[in-house]
Amino acid sequence: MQKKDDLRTLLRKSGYKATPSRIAILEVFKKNKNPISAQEIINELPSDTDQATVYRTLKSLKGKGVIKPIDLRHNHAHYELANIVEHHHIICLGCGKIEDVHHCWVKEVQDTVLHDSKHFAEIRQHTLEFYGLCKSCAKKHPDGGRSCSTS
Amino acid sequence: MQKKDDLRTLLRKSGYKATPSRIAILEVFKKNKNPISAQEIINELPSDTDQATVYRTLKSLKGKGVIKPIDLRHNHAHYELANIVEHHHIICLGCGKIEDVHHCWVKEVQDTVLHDSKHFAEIRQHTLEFYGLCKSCAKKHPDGGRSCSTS
DNA sequence: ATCTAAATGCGAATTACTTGCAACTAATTT
DNA sequence: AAATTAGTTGCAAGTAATTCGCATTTAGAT
Repeated sequence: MQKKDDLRTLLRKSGYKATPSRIAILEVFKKNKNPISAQEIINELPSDTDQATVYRTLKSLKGKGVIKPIDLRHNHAHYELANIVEHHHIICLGCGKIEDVHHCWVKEVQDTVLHDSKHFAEIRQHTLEFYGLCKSCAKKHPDGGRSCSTS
Repeated sequence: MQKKDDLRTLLRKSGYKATPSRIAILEVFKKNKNPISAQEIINELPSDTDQATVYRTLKSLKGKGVIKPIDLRHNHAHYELANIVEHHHIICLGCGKIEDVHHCWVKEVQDTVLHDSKHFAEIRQHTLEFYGLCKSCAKKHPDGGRSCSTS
């Protein structure tokens, strides 16, 4: 129950009502360490939650910065919780495998970027992702087209 | 004609036939300095090119690394030429304004990232984008929801 | 000039996501 | 604790972006 109450608090602090669907969606995020898609969330939910609710919830959580989109180079959006330790990913262009990159260098350059900018007042977010081939795909198809399965 | 021949060469070197549609698509990329969407390309083309051709061409140019996707946080894909000077972007969460970030720090850390990785053999690409508020949007809506127009 | 794999155009299909609206419910007010 | 109300949901239909199947065409090799 402790956890559920934390989520309730997180939701209220972000200006939302703490409804069962939203708590369930956040629980799915807590459970999955990799970025997940709307469909993956829908599949893991107790099946009485409508997809429109999931999409609406994702959109508004994104708007408030509770979750952030991660571009896995698939054809649909993936998200992960924003309030976890700043990190990035390496994503395999062959099979979609994801590995975390634990260090974040971006903070160190963000101020420079902002000051060098002519038109910007503020930087709120950033993405840094690496794309390559995992060891197993590097053997299979050394030229790296995407041919393994991806979700 | 020089330019067109360069594009022909680029296409053939990448393993494609140099068809008029593909040359036209690459010319649109050369003309636009910001990342562009499939629809923007379709609008700028002489109107006899089918959208399926544009989408297919984008997909295969992306596969070969001739163009790369840039996530502008809109609801559809944007691309830019990959073989230009390495750079990144700051994107306004309010109005979608894009400014180039001319220095790239990523090369300096890429080797470290690869060596720290357990499962990866190779890094081929990366994305680094900053999201924030431009000076004009920072005045209009200091809490930064997206409400200006975006394309 | 001929040949063939690759590319195109067309329409239909699919995927990912959104919207309108009536019913419902969390949290505030009394 | 009941009443209130603004935010939220489910459903079904809708839209935007992208893809597919297939007959036809074309670039570039022979």
